[in-house]
Amino acid sequence: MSDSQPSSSSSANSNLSGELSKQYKPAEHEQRIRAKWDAAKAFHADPQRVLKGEAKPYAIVIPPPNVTDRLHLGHALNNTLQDVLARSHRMMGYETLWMPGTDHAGIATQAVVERRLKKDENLTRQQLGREKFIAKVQSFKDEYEAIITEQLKLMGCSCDWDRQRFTMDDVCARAVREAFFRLFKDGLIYRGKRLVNWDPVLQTAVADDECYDDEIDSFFYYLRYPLVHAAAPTGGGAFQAPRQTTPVTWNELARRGYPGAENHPGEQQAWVTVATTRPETYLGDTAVAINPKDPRAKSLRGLFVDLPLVGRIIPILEDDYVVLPAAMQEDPEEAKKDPKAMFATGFLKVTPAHDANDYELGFRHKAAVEACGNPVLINIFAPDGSISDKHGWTDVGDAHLFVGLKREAARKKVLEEFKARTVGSSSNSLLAETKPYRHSVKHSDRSKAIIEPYLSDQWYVKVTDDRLAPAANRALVADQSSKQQSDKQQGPANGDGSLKFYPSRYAKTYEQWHDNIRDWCISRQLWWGHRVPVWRLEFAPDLKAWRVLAESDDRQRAEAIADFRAAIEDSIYEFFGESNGTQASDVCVSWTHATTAQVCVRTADATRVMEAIEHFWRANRDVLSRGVAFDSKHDLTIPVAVPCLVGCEQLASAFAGVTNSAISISQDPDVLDTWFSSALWPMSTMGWPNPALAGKDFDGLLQAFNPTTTLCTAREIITLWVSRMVMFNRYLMPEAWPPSEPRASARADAAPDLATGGQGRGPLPFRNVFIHAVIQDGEGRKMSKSLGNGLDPLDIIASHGSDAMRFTLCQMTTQTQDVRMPMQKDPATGRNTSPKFDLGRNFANKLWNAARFTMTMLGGASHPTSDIRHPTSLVDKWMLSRLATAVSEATTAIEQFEYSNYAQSVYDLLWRDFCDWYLEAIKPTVASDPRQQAVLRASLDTILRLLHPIMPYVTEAIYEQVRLLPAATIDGLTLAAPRKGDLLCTAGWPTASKSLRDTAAEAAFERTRALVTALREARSQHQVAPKRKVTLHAPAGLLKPDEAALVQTLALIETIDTGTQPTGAVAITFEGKQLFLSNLRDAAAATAPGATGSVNDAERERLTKLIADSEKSIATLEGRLNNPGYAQKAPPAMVKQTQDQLAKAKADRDAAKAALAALGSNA
RNA sequence: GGGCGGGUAGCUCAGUUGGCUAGAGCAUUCGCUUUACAUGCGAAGGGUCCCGGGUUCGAGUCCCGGCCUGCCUACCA
Repeated sequence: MSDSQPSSSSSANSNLSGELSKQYKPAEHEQRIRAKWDAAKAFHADPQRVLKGEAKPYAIVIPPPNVTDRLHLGHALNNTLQDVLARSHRMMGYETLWMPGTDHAGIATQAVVERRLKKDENLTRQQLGREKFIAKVQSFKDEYEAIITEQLKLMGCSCDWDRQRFTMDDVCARAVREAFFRLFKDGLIYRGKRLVNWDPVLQTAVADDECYDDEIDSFFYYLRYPLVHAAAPTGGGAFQAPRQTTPVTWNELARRGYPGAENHPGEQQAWVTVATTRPETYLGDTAVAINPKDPRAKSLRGLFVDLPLVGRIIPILEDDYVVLPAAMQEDPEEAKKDPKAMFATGFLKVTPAHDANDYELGFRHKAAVEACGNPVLINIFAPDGSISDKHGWTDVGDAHLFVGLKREAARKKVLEEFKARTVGSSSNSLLAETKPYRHSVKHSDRSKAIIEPYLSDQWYVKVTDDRLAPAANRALVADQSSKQQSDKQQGPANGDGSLKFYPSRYAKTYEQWHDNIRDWCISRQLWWGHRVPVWRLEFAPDLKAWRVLAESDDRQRAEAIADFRAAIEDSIYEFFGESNGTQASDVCVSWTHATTAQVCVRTADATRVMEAIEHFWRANRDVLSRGVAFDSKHDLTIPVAVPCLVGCEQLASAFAGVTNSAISISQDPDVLDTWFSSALWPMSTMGWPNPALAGKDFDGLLQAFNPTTTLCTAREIITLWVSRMVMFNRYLMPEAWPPSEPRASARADAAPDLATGGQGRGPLPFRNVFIHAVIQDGEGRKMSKSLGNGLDPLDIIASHGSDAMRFTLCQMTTQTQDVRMPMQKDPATGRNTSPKFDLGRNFANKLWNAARFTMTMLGGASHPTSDIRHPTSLVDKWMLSRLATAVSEATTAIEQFEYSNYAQSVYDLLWRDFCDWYLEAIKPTVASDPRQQAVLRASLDTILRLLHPIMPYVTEAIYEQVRLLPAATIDGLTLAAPRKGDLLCTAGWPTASKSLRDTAAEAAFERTRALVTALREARSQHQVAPKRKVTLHAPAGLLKPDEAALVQTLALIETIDTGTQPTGAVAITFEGKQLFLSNLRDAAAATAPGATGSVNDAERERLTKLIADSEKSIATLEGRLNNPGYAQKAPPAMVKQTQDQLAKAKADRDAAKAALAALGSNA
């Protein structure tokens, strides 16, 4: 024990054997115990022990809690389960690392701090500025990181606290930059313009999980689009916008075979009707689509639509994405179930810039759309959601009256205008019809605004690449994978087929996610997070010179561009080659346009990049001033003359005077999705990519502990986090991992080893994934702040103790997917609690008192020292046998992540076996039996060890005293001494050999227990005074001496009489025999008037019921035995068992009948 | 729409390859301040295992269909 610690006996307020505290009071022990663990560094993992081969590794990384808020009960569950694994494996002798830390939680934290800022200082983050705002978030993070850490410690989590990390600390940031660089260099990160969920109020992109669906009452609007002929494309190859149009008439459609055309006035202009819920987006339509199976499709080929007011000519596309109207479908009745088919007209307006499906559809028919002279994408909205002609919409035409209107106003105006206009005759309004329609619409969590699908530039990871998502699928163990483990060209890779989910059904979730995965958008328009480590260079040379070159021929242009790029790249690489410690290979340049380069630098900070750019500019001054050629098709989209210096004021001044006309440089303003850094967690926390730079505590960590053993998390995290960790670990870690020669080579080669990889063939971040339940309230609702039904772990700890909370949580962790936790307000404190935790509190108290009793038995003068080879008494043999079984059950349950079975097994061992039977049985004998004392001590010691991972505090507190008791060796039971500071948490997990299993003793004890139960029942039935000792009349030889002794003790039997049956005794049935109890009450009471009458009535009733039950059993069992198939097909043992059961049932019935008869004669 | 759970005592839940005469905790009833523990001890009552078919000597358990309920994930002109 550490010198700084007071001795246990003097420090405990209520020691076990003393007169104090009949109840376990957690608050008197938890803090003291925790201090001892800390002082002994009991949870500090030593990677060298693993690398030297002294111990096997066991590692868990914590799912880093968000610094947004304090931990809730779900966290308590998650971390308790991890702690059970960590503590049990530490006791089993594994060198155990549980890596703690927290997550910066980008948008969530930023939103919380923004709200706080608004409330406290009435400022927006823009008013405060990026630097100052980030400082605010940083201090908020510090506050909550401290709270969370404290909460985890109070829960008893045995994390390696010296190694705590944060996803944005320097070590983790280095990992993020390295990972981004590698993926960027390998072409797996790209920037692209895509539709994102746009929040027009906050004006940022938001992720799917930051949105919610809500049903709204809306309408389907039916819009008529006039049909026209357009001039055929002219020239060879290059398409031209059709300028001249003529109306298409119904007559013509009828000639073309359009069904129903004859029902319209033949000479009038024809139309098609589209159905939409968002009429205002028609301004961005670039096509109308029809299903090729639609009977009208053929007759419309080659015709166009003239978009009202805008005057845009757009094609009619054929695509089977379009839903046929119900009436046209093969099975109209079936189709009626599909609301889309019910509302559809068969014509779909295609607005690729404002609808994800239209986006896909539009690009499938890119050529046809562009043939009309329109781009596929026409964006009609400004970022604030108003109609705008400044963000990609040019052919406004007569539609200028909509410009400037917000979405809702624009919709109203569009409908008014369509209603007022007609096609063909004056009776055909462009707004054909309006039908009410209720549907769900995506809303932003943060602003509650309706999400606008909006085009914007974002960064993506190409996770569909074989080295990422498919590699993640290959990680699944064969029996959880639906795919053939086909031979890869290079053979199976490290990590293939070793990822296992518990429960196994979640492997399916995992696999299907990867099968349907889409590229991962990793950029967020936020300030709190890892900033995208890419600097954008935009060149704006003298436009006159460029124009001249633009007119030169293709080959010259290509050469000029290549020369220009080469000059710039050489210059950049040269600079980094010269700079200390950085190589040319640490820089990656990619070009998005002829005039725009993206520079990603592996390790450098912003200052270093700026130096590089300056260097580059000087070296290329002449090239830039001369100008370069560029592709005339693309230059229109480049904002060439607008230098962008966001966030780079330092650089702006450095380039003052030249940048305006020549070059702009800026770091990308976006930050990375939080999951990007979380995905690196099992690597970054251990010092990847460069443990040496991270610090000396990181020496050997990665080699020893990555791959980790187990990840514990909730199911919604499978896609968000588990998948991404697997992809990144496999992609970024070397395939040959861990290095084969542990010690010597590991150190020297660490850096080069870690720089390899990139094939998706690397090791897994963990081998097992345990998915636990989600905790709901008593009504099955999610716990949430707004409902006020949440439970704070610290409130539970205050009311019930940490151990009680942990036990209850483990006990309810079965394979189910959610668990209910009825919540109550504690009237005393006003805090939320749950009666469920009484179970754990009572159990901790039971253990405390069992230990107290044991101490009074063993703490006295008597000191058993002799070793026990073979215990002799029945009850001791039974107890050891039960211990052996329980050790085996508990160990297996832990290995299989069966927490409930584990908890239940130890619960039954302590309460049902040890307390109810063993302690009661040994009370008369233990004081004088040193061997029994040894068994008692060993039993308690074993129970403490088995229970420690679930209830660390109370077991450690008891162990402080138990360990001081002299112990004797018991053959077959191994209880290894603690490794650190005499602490139970470092003591050995109990092992019990099979030799301790004693089926004969168990059977004898069971038989005895059955008799005791029967006797107690009879006593209760006959209202025998609880403390009264009575006489049992039983045949000689029914019970062996030690069995008889147990019965006497446990059923309060004065003597066992083997003589004649007494008159007036009470009969009981045991194994089909009649036994009798007499001397049930004092003679005076027995003869008192009415003393036995009611008792006899009750007994009669009981016996009658017993007979009825027996008859029922007999009928069932005889029915079974009389079934001809049964005897033939059932296993013989089963038949024998049934026969025995039948015999017993008959004996019971007969005995009960006899007893009833005897009672009758006495009455 | 697709996927995955759950439905067993008043409540919360176990029930692992079919062998069950279905269990636990809480709650209820009765009796106990028994000298480790009233956060306790002893005893008792309480079930159409959602419904309907099927396989089997035998189904809470396996198969098919249905009902109710929850979660995830798409989609929503």
